Amino acid sequence: MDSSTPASGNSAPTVRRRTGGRSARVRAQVVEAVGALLLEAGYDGLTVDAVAERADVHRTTVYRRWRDVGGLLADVLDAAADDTWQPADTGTLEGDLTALNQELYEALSSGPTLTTALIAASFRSAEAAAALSRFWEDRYERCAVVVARAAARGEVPAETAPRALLVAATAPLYHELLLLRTAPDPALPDRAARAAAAAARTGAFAAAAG
Amino acid sequence: MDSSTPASGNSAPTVRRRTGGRSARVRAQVVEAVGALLLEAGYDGLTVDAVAERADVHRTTVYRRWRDVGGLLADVLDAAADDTWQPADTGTLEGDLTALNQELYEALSSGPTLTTALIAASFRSAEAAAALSRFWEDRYERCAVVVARAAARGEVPAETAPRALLVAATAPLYHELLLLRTAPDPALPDRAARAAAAAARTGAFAAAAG
Amino acid sequence: MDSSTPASGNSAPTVRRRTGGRSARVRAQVVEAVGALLLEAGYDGLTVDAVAERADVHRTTVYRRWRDVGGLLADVLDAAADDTWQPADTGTLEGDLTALNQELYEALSSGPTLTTALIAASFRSAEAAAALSRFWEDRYERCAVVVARAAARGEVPAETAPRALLVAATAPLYHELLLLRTAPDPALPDRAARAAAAAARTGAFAAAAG
Amino acid sequence: MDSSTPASGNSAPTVRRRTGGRSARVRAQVVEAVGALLLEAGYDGLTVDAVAERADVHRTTVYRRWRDVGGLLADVLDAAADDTWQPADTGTLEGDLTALNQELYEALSSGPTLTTALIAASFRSAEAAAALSRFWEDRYERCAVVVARAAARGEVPAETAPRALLVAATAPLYHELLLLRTAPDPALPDRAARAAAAAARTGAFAAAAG
DNA sequence: CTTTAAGCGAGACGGTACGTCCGGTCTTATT
DNA sequence: AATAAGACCGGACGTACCGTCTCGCTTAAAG
Repeated sequence: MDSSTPASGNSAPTVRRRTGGRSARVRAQVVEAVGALLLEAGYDGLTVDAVAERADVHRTTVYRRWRDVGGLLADVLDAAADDTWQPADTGTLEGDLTALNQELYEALSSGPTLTTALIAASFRSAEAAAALSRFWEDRYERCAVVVARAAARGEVPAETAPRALLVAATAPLYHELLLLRTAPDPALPDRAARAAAAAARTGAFAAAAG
Repeated sequence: MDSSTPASGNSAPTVRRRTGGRSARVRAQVVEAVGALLLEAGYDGLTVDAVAERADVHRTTVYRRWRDVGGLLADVLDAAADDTWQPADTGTLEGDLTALNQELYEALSSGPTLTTALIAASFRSAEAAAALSRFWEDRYERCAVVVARAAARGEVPAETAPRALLVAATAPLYHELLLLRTAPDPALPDRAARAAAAAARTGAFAAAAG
Repeated sequence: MDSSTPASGNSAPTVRRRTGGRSARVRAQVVEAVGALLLEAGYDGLTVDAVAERADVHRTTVYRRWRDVGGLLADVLDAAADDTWQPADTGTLEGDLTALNQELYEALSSGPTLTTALIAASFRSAEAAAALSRFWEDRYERCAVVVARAAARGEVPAETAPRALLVAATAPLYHELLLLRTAPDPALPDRAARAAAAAARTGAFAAAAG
Repeated sequence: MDSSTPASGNSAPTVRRRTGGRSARVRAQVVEAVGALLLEAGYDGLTVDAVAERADVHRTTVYRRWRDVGGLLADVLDAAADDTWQPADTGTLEGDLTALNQELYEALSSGPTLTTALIAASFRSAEAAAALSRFWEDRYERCAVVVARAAARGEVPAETAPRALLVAATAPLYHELLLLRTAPDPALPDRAARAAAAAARTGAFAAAAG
């Protein structure tokens, strides 16, 4: 559920573009530099100058292709979405949600995360914010299968809204770790998953009800 | 539950400070300017220069007293915490939580919020982040009474952990509106409150359970 | 012998510099502004800000190219050295020295001089001091011909050290007008020239004698 | 002939001043601090703040009593003039002048001098410039006796102008060491003295002649 | 296998904001 | 009532980035 998996990416071509050789190499270097800088110095360290220097590419080249830092982030995020991540299948709703939360917990509580930096960025660049939303929505869609399986097993009502349930399960983690910045609590992933599952079983997320 | 209520403020005095006349006026002007700028231009518009100009105070004065933007925000937040806010008492747990969420929903969904700006700031200034954490913890503590009342009424187990329940109720709102940036959904406050209350009734937040 | 004659300039190019169009215009404007400001406001009025504004060039551009006020002065001085000044040939040593001193007297006694400002600057910027020294040494070298001519005429011993003689002739003017700041005395140039010439005739500046 | 001898001083009193106890101590501390700072950090290091801190006196106290840095320097210089310095008597004009120059040479060529700092200051503060002029004129007057003795001995015409001769002897040192900043040349004091004496013997400084 | 133009390297510039230092003035609190 | 201490205003400094522009030079792709 984290966003640290880079991939190929896709920027809409308008006129005939050059894709081979130098251009491709430049893009790869820049994308790599952005990721590295975000990890090392956070969003504030992600200056165009620093990216250019690290990528061994000229400043103006970055401006030409990505316009600004938001563009860089959007490119990196879209690249990160290009993977084959799938939620685990543990056999129970609570187990699935707990596994999800565990993964998320590790991504968020391990020091200065790429994810943290991206969220920080999303508050300052509309482009980055949109890319991050796209990324998360994609993840939630992939997780819908968890709810479908639970419904199939009869754990929750068939009308249960997957997104609402998933948000209820994961939101407390983001809230505690990113916003409230409380000390990491290893029991948190499980507790949040359990509470969401319990609510789901009572039909609190049944579509008719919300 | 939002942070738009300024008040008198309290920054720990180390040596004997001047409190009368000019100094007090300067501080009031600056605090006011910070709030106004955050609302108008967001965190990125909150430059020391802009604050100084708006407060009709010299740049160096701001640097001398508040050091940087983080210091300004911390001061403003501590001032904002100095109010008498209390959660409403509707007679039921679900009602109380819904009222809470409704208030929060309005604060978060009305365009570029002061709260949004503060959160953005918290990702860039450790000082601001700490102040924001303090502010929220204070709010959660004030809300603990909601859970106590529910326990007294027998709605939830006596061992129910107030903070975990409150976070479960409110976190989805922060998540949807601030991070996922989905379109505001008026049903959201109620749904989140209802789900949290349902989970609480099953004992999902009982201390023994985590 | 004064330093008010600007010219084309020559700063050692390390890498290939841009000489055409904008860059050249910027340099010309800045050099002009420095001269004008020195005359109008003296060294203390020569702030980078003022230069930039007057030259209609941005502050940062000045810092980029000239680093600081010392760099500006060095550039201006090196430019000023790029002229074709030559000492007059009056037919006698005393006449030549007097002509020299007269020129110097006028440069030094006419109100707040560029020269005065440059000397003031030389006490604060090593770079400016070095440039000023270069400028003066260049002038003394050009004046050596005066002594050579006198020696050829048999007025002074052939071994007469040109520099020592020239310094003896001109130093009193600098001393009185710049350091002692006595009221300008029109007889001064002639008197100093005459005394130096007299000493030279006695062989006081013969190299063998030190 | 240098200005490194501090003493009691005298700044023109306007209204009745306090002279006892604290005020006197404050003045002594400040004057001492000014001298020390000039030596250590030159004129540019002579900030009111630094003086105040070093003298262990409050900033505003310095402003009250000395107005600005120029005032401080004037006070220090006037204090320095309050000594009993007298030129040596070697028996010959050339010897006296050489002794004078030797003393001056040492004061000027020993690294960053107090004298150097004072001259630098004189280019930036009218008050300091006036005080420095006063100081030097006082010194030249005390040296007039050297010329008188030479005249009495018949070495030079009786009408020889003392000041012109003395300036001719000393000016080259100031010029070389302060303005041209050439490498110190131990032969310089003697050479300048000898040349001036030679010129004087030819009557070049006789009053009738200029 | 040439063209040819897209893309890159390079240097400079205007501009905003930063955080600091210092000069001077004003005002509060102390004695 | 005087003065010491603190706080303020204002100017300048030097720096870091941002985003733009104008040149040439490379080089990938089209003919």
